[in-house]
Amino acid sequence: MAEAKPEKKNDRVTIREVAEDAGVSVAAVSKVLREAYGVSESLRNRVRASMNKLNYRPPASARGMRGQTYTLGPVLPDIRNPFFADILAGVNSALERTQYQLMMGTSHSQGPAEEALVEAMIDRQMDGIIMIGTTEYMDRLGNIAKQKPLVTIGHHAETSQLFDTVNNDDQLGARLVVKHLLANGFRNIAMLSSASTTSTILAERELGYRREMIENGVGENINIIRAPQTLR
Amino acid sequence: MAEAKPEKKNDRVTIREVAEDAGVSVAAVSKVLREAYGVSESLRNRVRASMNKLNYRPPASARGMRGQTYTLGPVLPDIRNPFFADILAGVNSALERTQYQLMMGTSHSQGPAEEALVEAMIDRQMDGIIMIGTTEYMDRLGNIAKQKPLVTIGHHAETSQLFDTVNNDDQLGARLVVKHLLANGFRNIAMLSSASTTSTILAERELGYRREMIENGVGENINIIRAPQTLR
DNA sequence: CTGAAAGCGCTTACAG
DNA sequence: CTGAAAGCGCTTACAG
Repeated sequence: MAEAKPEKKNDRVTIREVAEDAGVSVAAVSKVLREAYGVSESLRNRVRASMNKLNYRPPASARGMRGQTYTLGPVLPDIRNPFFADILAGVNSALERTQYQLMMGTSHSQGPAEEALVEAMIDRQMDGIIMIGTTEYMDRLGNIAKQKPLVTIGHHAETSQLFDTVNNDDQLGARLVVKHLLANGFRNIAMLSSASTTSTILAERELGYRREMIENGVGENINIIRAPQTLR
Repeated sequence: MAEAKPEKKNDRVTIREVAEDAGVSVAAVSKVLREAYGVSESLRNRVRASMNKLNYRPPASARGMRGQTYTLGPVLPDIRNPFFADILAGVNSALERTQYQLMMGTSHSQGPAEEALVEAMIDRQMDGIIMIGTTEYMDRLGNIAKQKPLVTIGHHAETSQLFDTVNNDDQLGARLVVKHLLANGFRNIAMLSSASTTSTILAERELGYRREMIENGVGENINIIRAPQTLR
């Protein structure tokens, strides 16, 4: 199936053409693209001008082969939950001025299993996975984190009465997601918790989290954030 | 930022290792992977056995460089709309036994603009774009279709009273989406319509659709599907 | 600060 | 039916 029928050679502009236009090397263009250090401002400006002029846009698959895809993958168990939409909005706003984009997957109902979805994202070289309201066990999460930067949000579903509160947590969480993934995002799992001190359940969860992290050799990355629970 | 800190070489199994294990060429493995013709059953079996044994999974970015990424990108204006969730479920079920996965984007609220999202998907070598409830104009849609196989669902939002009916349309639509994209999916746009004959609005839309398709040189791909409107 | 060359892991003609 | 080799468009050491 899928016999290619290229009625029109879709010749995208390549980095090489940009390099020629700007009169620099391909490596130089790559550096500007990655906002890497060690590039003079004049070179950078010249390259950027050529990029705009030629309307250059880098293909993620070529970049992904050796570098990053600039794609983050949120996986949601249920797309309809307004709680999740709020989280995504938060993440999106934090991503606004970056090259990153969210390409999300949902494992609800007839969709793929959560595990299959995560694998698909790993196969697609996502730079990071964001699991929202996951029901996976800690050992499985640890396993994922070994392959890709992972952040969990709202780990273990809260009861529906808590949605408002959880939303508050996740405005903060969204920031953290991005901070972690963009900055030194390898093998870190942050766990969002709440400031509620009456909950022994939370204590248990955190304990389990710590243990698993340590057992998975990423104990130094343990990071539990406690957000205050405001009513409303 | 994002200095790589590869605490553990993430050495995925490559096609080359599979080839060695199976005692065949790399090209042969690639053929099995793509389910291409011209491969003996014995070779195929041997390769599949090695794939399982080594737990091989092909990286989308490597495949995407010359071939496909096996990823379809649904674009939603509003993630909370239950109507959209149903559509996605339908598409997912049609995709079940394939290598394809959905990685969706939402342009709602603080998210990226619909246009930016589509560009991001094109940049990420999605094999096809599925625009659900889009508000883009026809010329813009034609422009997208020139770059990637495109299917629109629920073009021009229906009023909310029609959700049930529209859902019915889209169970069918989901099938069509897949059929189009997988089969000969280049530069096709199918438009889903309804069997309602009292609506002059529909007639107008279809007319506009036809015209735009023709003006964009893809008139031979015009495809309007009329699904019966059942109550319930 | 800048560039030439190798390499990422596939797919794609092209031979055989 | 099977395989060797080139090539996709970037990024990454390595020189200069």
